[in-house]
Amino acid sequence: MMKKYAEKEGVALNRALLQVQLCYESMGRAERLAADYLLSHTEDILALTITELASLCGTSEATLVRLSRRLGYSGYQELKLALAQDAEHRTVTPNIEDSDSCYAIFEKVCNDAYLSLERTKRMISGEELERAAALLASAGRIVLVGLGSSAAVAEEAANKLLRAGCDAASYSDTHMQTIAVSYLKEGDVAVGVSQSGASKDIVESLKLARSRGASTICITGRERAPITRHSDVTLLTDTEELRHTVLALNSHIARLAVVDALCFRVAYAHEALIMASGVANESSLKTKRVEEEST
Amino acid sequence: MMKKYAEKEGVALNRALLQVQLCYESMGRAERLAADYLLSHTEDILALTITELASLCGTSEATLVRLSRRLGYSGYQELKLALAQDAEHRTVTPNIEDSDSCYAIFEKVCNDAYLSLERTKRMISGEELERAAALLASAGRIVLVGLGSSAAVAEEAANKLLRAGCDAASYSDTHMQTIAVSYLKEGDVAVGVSQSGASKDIVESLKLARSRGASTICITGRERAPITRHSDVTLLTDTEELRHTVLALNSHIARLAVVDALCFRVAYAHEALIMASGVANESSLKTKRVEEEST
DNA sequence: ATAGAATTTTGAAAATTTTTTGCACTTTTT
DNA sequence: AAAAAGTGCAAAAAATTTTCAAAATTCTAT
Repeated sequence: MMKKYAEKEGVALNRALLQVQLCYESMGRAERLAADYLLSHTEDILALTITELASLCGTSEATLVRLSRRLGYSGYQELKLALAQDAEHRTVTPNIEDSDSCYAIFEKVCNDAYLSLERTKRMISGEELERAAALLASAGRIVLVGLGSSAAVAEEAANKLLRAGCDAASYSDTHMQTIAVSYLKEGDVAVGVSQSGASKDIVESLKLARSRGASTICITGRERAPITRHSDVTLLTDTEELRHTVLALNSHIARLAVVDALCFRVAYAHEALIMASGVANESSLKTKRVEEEST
Repeated sequence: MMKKYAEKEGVALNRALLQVQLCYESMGRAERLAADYLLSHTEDILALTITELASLCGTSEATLVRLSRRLGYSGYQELKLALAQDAEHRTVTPNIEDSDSCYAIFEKVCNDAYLSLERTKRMISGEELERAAALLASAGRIVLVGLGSSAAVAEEAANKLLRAGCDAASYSDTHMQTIAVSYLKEGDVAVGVSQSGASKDIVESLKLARSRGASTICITGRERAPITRHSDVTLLTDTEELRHTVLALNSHIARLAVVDALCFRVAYAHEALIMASGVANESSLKTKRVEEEST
């Protein structure tokens, strides 16, 4: 009896190959051999039996079965089927090179974003998310702090929480941060965003907020980062560690997605308010727009 | 011939299924049984072994193999693979509901992000991207303007362009925007971010920038939006129109990805600078961090 | 029409191929 | 050095294909 093949939900992108990339780190020597072959000869595999493939990539059948399992399929057959189903057989995320066209880079950035989101999907804890949402939904005042690109996340979050009916504000100036959090009190929430989880000012802000009786939430990419010690809730997102050096990019997107999810939840909790004011907000924003035909 | 093969007058967008219909006339009783099943339960077959399918349509394995051959495949395996390849990739975007867990919402947000990115990938123009990158790479000063969540995109872009060695700054305050763009001159670039493409202040800023001789780039979700009339380059991203109303979310992510791609390109153009200063930036940022073990 | 030969189609079971599992061995991690 | 994880061989299981005799169909000659 063949088990049901993995259900594909959502998007048409090659789940299987994506999965290969995601799991690559946790593979051993032989499995990587196979994974490499998979990535570079995706098309060919459909025509190969497990035995043929095994000898082609210099490994054993057993390893291929195990690889298939690791990728989330019940066996080699199912993996093959999954590969066949993904119409586009493009390989995921080759590195960005300076000879790439802007569009090619864009495609790679997108792929990277997928990976980052998938990875975050795995590492983030459902319970922590829920707790964070609960705290935010019942919070009095919410102060969000972050620096650099984390400031952008904090800002975005504040923006959305505001729309969700919260009393939220973000600060990217360290002095303002200190001032803002020092006025927090019990029932309020401070949210610290820091990729490294070790930015002095952000850590200090949460510490201070906590000492005032406020609850604290951190969004970070490092599991046992200093910031977690001052946080009631830790939201762990994808790390950038091994990614393209100078322009740290995609974990940012993952963090935004986390923020989105939280804000949705909070918005639902405040549903009544949204209906009343949120929609009004939208229409009042419209008056800020120029007429289509003018100018 | 009384037996008609297809009740679903629909289509055979599927090579294999088309073949089934073409061959139907020349089949015998048992094969037709199988063919009927194929046509009506196409999706299911992927999960079935030949034995299971045989018993499901009340025929023998041998018949199925013969059917496969008749359709032009080497055997049942190959038929299944062919069916998988042609299978329709239904892309379901489940709506977010207020009963969803936070994690479930997160998953949906991710799926939505994928869709948004894929859509953007299709609508954005490679040439425009390239031109935008060229303008930015050779720009003197770069001013980015946006409001609301578009401000976040502008900010993020400024952030990255800075790291890529550009003289870039973003403004989210409309007065500051006016001031900033009015000092631009030939060789400078103004970037306007506006989802609707119709925010008065943003449109005005680009218009002003242009009148000073600067080049203008817009990032927007509407093809013939007012803002495009004042832009030398238009970067079109996914629209939010038909998405979850109040919390506008994912086109934001698409725009960030576009920005990422641009910045990469610019960074490569400035490669020498990055090597010298960019990496130094990273290490100088590290001094802002707390020691791992402390506090 | 109709018996019966010829042909085609069919399915049970055997043969084969492919996939999976069990287990001893090797490598890596702690 | 012990524990854990990964690997490949070979046996077992499963799935597919082939074989072949029986059943159904078609054809032909009464």
